[in-house]
Amino acid sequence: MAGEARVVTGGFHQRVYDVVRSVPAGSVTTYGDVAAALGSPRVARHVGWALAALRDGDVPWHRVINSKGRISLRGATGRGELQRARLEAEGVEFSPTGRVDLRRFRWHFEPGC
DNA sequence: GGTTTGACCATAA
DNA sequence: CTTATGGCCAAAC
Repeated sequence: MAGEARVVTGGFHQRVYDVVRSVPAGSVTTYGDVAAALGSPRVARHVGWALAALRDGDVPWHRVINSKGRISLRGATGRGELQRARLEAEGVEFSPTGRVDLRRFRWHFEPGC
């Protein structure tokens, strides 16, 4: 193959970053979606964990929220406010309850790419 | 190599 | 709306 085969076990986090990086500004996604994009919809917890290990980089972790369109961020509400500020700066609208309209801003990963 | 944990998800009350 | 519980699986200890 022409070097596109990335079946790397143990580099689970690395794949998470790659998927999140493919999310354009103005769109959001959920942990479950990212996990499903990786091939396992049950690893949603690890997606959050991978993002938790992030600090500063090219990974737009703020575009990843939970299924209810809400920001969870256990124990780190400070980043939650940062996340919302960044999303609003990118054009994502929040509901009066502080939730994002996933019906419009949810990003769809492209299959076979 | 077993135990603990965790930025989740779904369901129930 | 919130709180609690089970499940699921990889990384960290």
